[in-house]
Amino acid sequence: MADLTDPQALAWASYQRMRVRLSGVLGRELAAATGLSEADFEVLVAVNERPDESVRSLALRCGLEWEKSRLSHQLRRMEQRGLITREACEEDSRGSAVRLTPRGRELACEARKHYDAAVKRYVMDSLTPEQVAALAEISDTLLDRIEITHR
Amino acid sequence: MADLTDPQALAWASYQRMRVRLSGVLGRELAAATGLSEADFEVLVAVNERPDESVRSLALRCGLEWEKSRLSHQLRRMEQRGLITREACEEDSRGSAVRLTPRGRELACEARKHYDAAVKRYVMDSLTPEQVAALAEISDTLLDRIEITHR
DNA sequence: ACGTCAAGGTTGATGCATCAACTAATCTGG
DNA sequence: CCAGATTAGTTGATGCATCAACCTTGACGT
Repeated sequence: MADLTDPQALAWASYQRMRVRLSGVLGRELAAATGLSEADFEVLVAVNERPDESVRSLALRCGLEWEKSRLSHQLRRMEQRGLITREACEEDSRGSAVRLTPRGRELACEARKHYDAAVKRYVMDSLTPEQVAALAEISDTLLDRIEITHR
Repeated sequence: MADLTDPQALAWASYQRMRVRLSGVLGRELAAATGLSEADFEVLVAVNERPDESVRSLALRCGLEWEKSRLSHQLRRMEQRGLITREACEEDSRGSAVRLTPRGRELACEARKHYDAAVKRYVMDSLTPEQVAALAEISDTLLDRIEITHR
């Protein structure tokens, strides 16, 4: 139960700083290019990537790993701005289904392009393939660790 | 200007998932152990680590790299909860100085212990020293990249 | 059937993050 | 010394994230 070592503390500090700054610039560029928040973006992409034209809230929630109230609030805001519509769900009258408006679908594609380009520009073009692989492995390792202790 | 390659897209997805989950569990454990948010924690630690007993808001802001309105709102909430006090600044009558209450100081130490232990448990104990070094290097590289294109 | 319980979703409240507008004090050039 | 520009900090508005309470509907054991 010792403290963090110096390299560990420095690594953590760098990671934290990077995490905040990176998500800051990505979010800002996305908003500047499309007017979407990252939350908007996640929802639009998740719905758009489905083959069917309408998706159950439940499926969306599982895919995004969001809490139900978070999704509900987010969908309300997106509906007000004309990005999606909501309709009743036939298989389960408790449920609801989400559909993209034309504008929503268009923005989803637009945003995807901008966002991927920004990830490439800020991240992938700066790292070697080995570093990208290392980042993936580190992330998967930590995810496993979290999964294990929270199950 | 090609798209992301498959390994790149997978690495990014893992990173994003890890980032969200990790900050989720860390924040939750901190809140459960101390009742503090991560924002509270950052401020308390930043103030507590200073040799002087009172710190200018300006210095705090620079150290944390926060926007001024963010700090102002946060300090207001923390003052209401009795974690800090604010007083006028003598060198510059526009400024204000922040001081920890006894309770704030105590919580800062308590929280530091819990937080570092959680970082060790979730992150450092799961990674090899090489992975920790790789994470630091990746983070520093990306930070440089962001600095360069945004200055 | 029916009573109970779980699940899908909404709502309201609160804290956090950001933007823009504002106040007041300091700095600076002439 | 003064007018204009900066700077420190506050405030209000809005969107996002989370928690708890709630409502409706479906599932299931008996």
